Amino acid sequence: MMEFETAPLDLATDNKPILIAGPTASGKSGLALTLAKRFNGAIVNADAIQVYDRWHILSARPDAGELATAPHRLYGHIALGADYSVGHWLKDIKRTLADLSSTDMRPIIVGGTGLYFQALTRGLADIPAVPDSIRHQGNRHLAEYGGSYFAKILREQDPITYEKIDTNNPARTQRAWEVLTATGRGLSAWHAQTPPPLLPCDAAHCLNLQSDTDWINARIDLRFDAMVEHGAIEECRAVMLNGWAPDHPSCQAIGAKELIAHIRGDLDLDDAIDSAKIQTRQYAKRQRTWFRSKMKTWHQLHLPVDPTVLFSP
RNA sequence: GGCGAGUUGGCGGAGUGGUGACGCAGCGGAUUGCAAAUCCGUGUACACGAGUUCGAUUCUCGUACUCGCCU
Repeated sequence: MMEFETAPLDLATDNKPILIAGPTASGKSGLALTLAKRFNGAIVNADAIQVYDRWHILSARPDAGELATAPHRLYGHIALGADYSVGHWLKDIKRTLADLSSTDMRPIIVGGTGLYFQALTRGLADIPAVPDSIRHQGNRHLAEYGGSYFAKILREQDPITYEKIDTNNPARTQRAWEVLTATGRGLSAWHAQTPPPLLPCDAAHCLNLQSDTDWINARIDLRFDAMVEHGAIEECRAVMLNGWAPDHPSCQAIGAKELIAHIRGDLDLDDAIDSAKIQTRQYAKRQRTWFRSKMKTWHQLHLPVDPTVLFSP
């Protein structure tokens, strides 16, 4: 585990929004709830999968009891299959923060999607949405020629972006190609004009929860077992019968593919569960990498966190 | 007890007398718009002992273990 320093922190000294980033299964929702009760907080979601309405159990969304304890925003407000990405989330949270500012509720933004926090605290380029027609065209090119198709075009038509991005990564080259094609401007030109962030870190309390790998892995295993026990398979069956779109981002909730394969009789339950646990651990590892490198200036808290050290009584 | 086949890294699985196929897991990293996504990097493996050879994981002999058939 990396070295970290916990600066003295008392969340009670002001009323700034609180941001909590932490790996999956770290118990950050529980911490958010404790803080919400103490500070009259409204909990705002910063997780890319918990926004979808149909995933209650599998995305580990707060349950009815938790929802009743404090106001929650941006959970399950998007229909499965709808277009959604950081840009949408940033608009949603902008409106949410504006709403809350007219109340006495303190925003507590909690989640595990690093990109969302980055957009919030460091800004996101104001690039127009790429039309569906171009997205579909891009998908076709990718399927037919692979990511090198985009790389070749970028090298000629947008060399600045080409130099900056990972040209092995089709997700990157396709996006750069889409932006160039849709707007006539290069991605890096847009990035250079990124507007100031909606909520820079110095206007908030930014908490980064760090965990030991073994500690979080054990929790991941227990939590997935609990999900299955609490009806994850039924939840997947319902989606499978209506709305399942394996390629859509909303259907990439970890475990969905495996549990549906099991429901169809293609995969033993034990194998499905093992696979989902492994993928969750790998996801947690990616989160650790992101948080380590991009949240160096945040307050580092080592898990498990004793919430009472965060505020004066 | 006899005959045959086999023994490759944490797991699966190719192959060669002289640069460790590959997949999975693990570990490290990147990541400004599908991000619970996507991508990159990363391994003194060849059961043990002896022999042949300039050189053996690869050839020969023996030992151990595994599987199959037979008495």
